[in-house]
Amino acid sequence: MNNLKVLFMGTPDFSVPVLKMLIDNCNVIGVVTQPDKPVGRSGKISISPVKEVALQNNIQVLQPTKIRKEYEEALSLNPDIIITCAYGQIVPEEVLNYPKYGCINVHASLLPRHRGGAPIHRAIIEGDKESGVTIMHMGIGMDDGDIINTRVIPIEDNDTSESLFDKLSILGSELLLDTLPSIIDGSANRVKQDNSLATYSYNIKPEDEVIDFNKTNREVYNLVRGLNSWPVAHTYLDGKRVKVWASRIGSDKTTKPGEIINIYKDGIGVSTSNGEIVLTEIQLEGKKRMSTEAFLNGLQDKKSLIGKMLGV
RNA sequence: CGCGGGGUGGAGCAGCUUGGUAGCUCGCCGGGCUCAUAACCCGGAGGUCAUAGGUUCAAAUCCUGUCCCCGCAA
Repeated sequence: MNNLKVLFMGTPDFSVPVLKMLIDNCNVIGVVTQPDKPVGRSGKISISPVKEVALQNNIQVLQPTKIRKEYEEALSLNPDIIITCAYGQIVPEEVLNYPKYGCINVHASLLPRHRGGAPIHRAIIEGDKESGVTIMHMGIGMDDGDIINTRVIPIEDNDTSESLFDKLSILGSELLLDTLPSIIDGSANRVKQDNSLATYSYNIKPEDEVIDFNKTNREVYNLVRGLNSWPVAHTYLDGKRVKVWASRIGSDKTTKPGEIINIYKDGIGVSTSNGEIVLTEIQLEGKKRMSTEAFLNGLQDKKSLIGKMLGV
């Protein structure tokens, strides 16, 4: 496997363990990743985590704006196999058909559930009890290729998308390492997906980040942890945006959904449709994230919060 | 130069408009009450008010430059 010529395509932190595993075990001849982009207030140019690793290992980096059109250079490297993992672009058929061992994708869900770009976030938001990674052949459609191997992991009640990200990215690299030999010797499984069971987990949209207190406290809890540590759920207090980094399920008491009904030492109790959600870590505009306890310490009159409506 | 908020004891804030002995809620240390406590009472330590310069008898507070943090937008 040491001389297997691998072309890797990936972008975020999630892809890094997979890339590192490939570097340790194969001959990575090139990396394709998203173009550098200016980010933040300063407008500094940031490079993707995958590019950073590639540069450290003196691996050639390709950053086509549209791989759909600009794939000739990638194919000219003459890879035996292409491994993709959260690359961020649709790969054209010309590329899929090129390598003799095909194009293999590492996906962060148990397909056919959670096809798309935000499988980890939505698994938690939707309250899934388990998740996992899938190694698959890439198909024409989105995440609809034949499945080679999967590995399951439970989603703990206190998991956040960040903690699950970490677990799944390690799991993905391990499973790929275990599966790769069978792909090369042709003994690997190849199971078609049952499209009738497919669900889609598209990228998180801005409106998905707003907390709806008309849902249950469990649903709000899942949204908060599902969007931590990025992009973070938020609501509004006195017309100002408040990010909610962490929460806990409170009592069964309800009034109007969104109304602040309790002030605890560790948080602010808000009514949902079926009970109370206690916001325990928040961030106001222009401020750093802080425990709600700290926020309350800075208030002159904590009790004045009671009765206020969140979300407006 | 995209818009905006902010840097005050370990944490979160007030004070700045109308310059003049550093305040509040916590935490921490010591003591007390209590079967007990995250509760309550008493006492204590801890701050060159981001930084450099300017105005002034006097600057956290007014003026100018610099550094850093954060929200939005891209």
